[in-house]
Amino acid sequence: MTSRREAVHDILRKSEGFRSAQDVYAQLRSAGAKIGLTTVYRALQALADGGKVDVLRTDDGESVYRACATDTHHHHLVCRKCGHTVEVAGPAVERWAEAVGAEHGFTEVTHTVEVFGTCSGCSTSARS
Amino acid sequence: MTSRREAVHDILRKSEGFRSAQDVYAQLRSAGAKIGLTTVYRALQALADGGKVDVLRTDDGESVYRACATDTHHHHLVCRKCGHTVEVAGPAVERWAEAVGAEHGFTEVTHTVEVFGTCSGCSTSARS
DNA sequence: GCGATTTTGACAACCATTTTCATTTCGCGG
DNA sequence: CCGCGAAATGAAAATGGTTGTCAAAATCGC
Repeated sequence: MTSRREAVHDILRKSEGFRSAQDVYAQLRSAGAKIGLTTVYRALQALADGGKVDVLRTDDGESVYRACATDTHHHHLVCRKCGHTVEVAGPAVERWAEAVGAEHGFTEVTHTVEVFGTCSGCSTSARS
Repeated sequence: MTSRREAVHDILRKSEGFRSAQDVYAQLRSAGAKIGLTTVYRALQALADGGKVDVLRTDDGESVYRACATDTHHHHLVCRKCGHTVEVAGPAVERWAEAVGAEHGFTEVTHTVEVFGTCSGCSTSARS
C-alpha cells in the first residue's frame, strides 16, 4: 500500500457517500498534497480491484467510489439530494436474481442493484 | 415522430439486445441513410424520454439502448457474451427496495437493477 | 546499499457525448 | 398549395472523464 493509495483511501474512509476521482483529486490538492490526477484514478482502481472500495457509474457515465464498510456483499441506498449512503443487505434480491437466471437458462449470474431516494434529512429540510 | 427518430427506433425494434448510439449510427450509414451522429444521440434521448426505449450504462460508462417490449416496469437479464436480453419482472425486488427505503427513512424510492449471466446458447458453445 | 520492479506525475491522447449555428424539415392554418 | 414559426437536423467544434506514454522517483527484497 503506497502513500498515495493510502491518502486516497483515507479521503474515502472519511467521506460518507460516493466520491468521484475529480472530487478526491481536488480535495487532496487543496490540502497541499502533490499528487497527479492519473495517480488518483489508478489508486482508486487498485483499491477497487482489491475489494476495498465500491464503484458505481452515475447516470452521467462518471465513476464514483466509496470505501467499503463491510466485506460482505451489499448494495447501496443513496440519497439523491445529499449523497448520504447506507449499505444494505439484499437477500431477497440475490434469491430473485438466481431464480430469474435459472428460469431463463443462464449461468454465472451476477447483478447490480442501486436504490435511490430522498433521506429523512433532505425530506425534512425540503418541507421547511 | 420524425423520419430520423423513426429510423432509429426501427433499428432498435429489429435488434435483440442493447445497442449503442455508435452502433446504430454505423448501421444507418452503411444502409445509406444520411443521418448525423448527433441526430442519432438526440433521437435516442427523445425515444428514452418518451418511454419507448430503455437506457443503461455499461461498465465502460457508455450508454446503450433497447426498444421496450412492454410498457410495464421491468428489468433486464443480459448475456455477458452475446448480448441476448430478456425482460423480466421483479416484484420481489420492488418490495425489497420499498422495504429497505422505508426502514432507513427514505421517501420517493427508485431503484436500478440489471442482471448478467451466460445464456444457454453461449454456455453450450463455450463447451465445444 | 544496490538492482529490479513498481509507482508516480505531467502531458498527450482518446473517445463518447454535447454544444453551436446555419440550414432544413415539420406541422398547422389559411 | 403556400407561408410561417417552431422544431429538428448535420457538420464541425468543444467538452470532460479517463487512460496511455515515458522519464523520474519510490519501493521492495536481498
